[in-house]
Amino acid sequence: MGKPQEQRRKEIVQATMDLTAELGIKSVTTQAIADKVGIAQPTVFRHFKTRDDIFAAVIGWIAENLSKAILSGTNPDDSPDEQLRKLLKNQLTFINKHRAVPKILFSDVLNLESPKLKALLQELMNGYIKRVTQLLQQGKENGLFRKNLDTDQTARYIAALIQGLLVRWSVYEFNFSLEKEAEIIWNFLQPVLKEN
Amino acid sequence: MGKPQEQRRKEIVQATMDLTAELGIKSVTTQAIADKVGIAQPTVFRHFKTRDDIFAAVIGWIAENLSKAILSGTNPDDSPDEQLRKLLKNQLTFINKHRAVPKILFSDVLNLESPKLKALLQELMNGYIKRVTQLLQQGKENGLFRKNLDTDQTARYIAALIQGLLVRWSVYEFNFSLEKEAEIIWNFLQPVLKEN
DNA sequence: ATAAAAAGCAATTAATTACTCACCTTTAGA
DNA sequence: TCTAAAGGTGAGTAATTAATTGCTTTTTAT
Repeated sequence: MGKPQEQRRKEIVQATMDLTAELGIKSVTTQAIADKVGIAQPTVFRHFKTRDDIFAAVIGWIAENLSKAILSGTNPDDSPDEQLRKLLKNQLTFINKHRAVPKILFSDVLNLESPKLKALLQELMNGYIKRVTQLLQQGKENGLFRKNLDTDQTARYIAALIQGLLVRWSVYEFNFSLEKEAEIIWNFLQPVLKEN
Repeated sequence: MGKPQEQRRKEIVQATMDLTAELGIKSVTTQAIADKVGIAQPTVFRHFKTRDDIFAAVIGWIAENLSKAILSGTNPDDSPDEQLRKLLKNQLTFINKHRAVPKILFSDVLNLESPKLKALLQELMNGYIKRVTQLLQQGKENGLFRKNLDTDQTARYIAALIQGLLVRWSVYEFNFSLEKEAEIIWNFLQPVLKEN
């Protein structure tokens, strides 16, 4: 029943994400992945050299699709604060559909076990913070945000806030809607961003 | 060289925390703990029935000492916002000295592996949020904070913010000072809390 | 059509690791 | 002082699991 390489790789990546959301990274064994895909355990290693490589592919998938999602429906002509609002909204909507994301992104297991994966994760995180900083900077220049806003600092805190939110969401087994939370966070941030 | 029960238990808990800070939970094997304490691996099981029990004791230690630290030097006569400022400061100062804390508190490994440990962690977290909510409520009643402040929501976001900060601190290998950060976070929160 | 490459598998391996067992040594209390 | 419990150990065990091996089947390109 040999399927072509690309197809199987995608299936394995998807199965890994599903299992991670359900069980947490630690329980995602190569056997469990194989079972989910419907192949034998050694077959997994025909498509990925090591287990780490599977997770690297998962992180790659997340990086690609998360940035697509964040950009979708945004318009460079929108005001920076509208763009930032949409970024948060899109980000949380995407993650709401992919419960594995927080478990992968904020896993100390992956972070500590493999320098390669750690680097991938930090790159993704840095890109995110850079984009938020950019929007804050633009908003500042447009006079939308307060003149004395520390854009770097604020971007890091926004990232931290969302990260904390996601960890809670994942620890409490996804029992609240992330999409609703986007609006609430946005309101929470208003007094930080805007002069009055 | 038999030492009395209580002494050894403390040594084991301490060794576990040290190793967790250095290597992450996953690498803290009973063998590693034994080596650090200077005893044989089976001896660990004379003092704790299972590995999970060791981590339960660690969480107990953290819960006890973290709440002590948070309360230390606070005065019920201080204004609620001064008390809240000190709470954040004390909390971050304590954690700055105990690098294992974020790794333990926000570990999905512990959270998912053992319902018992998960319950302990959530209890600790709920107590923290409750205390912050209380202070926000008092500040609101005193007219220090804005009348329309959602104390529950804000307390959860403060917790999330700090959690995100701690995860970053731990992922970036403790390369910035948490104590300084307390002041910065406090300033960041001002516009959220206060009317103007 | 056919040979080579890719995909598949059953069986096994090698490493790790929490935990047990049988026995010895130290400590504390009657 | 003597004994029983507590603390300690070396040598296992059993379970888990990533990765390998040797072989078969399927797919693909010529």
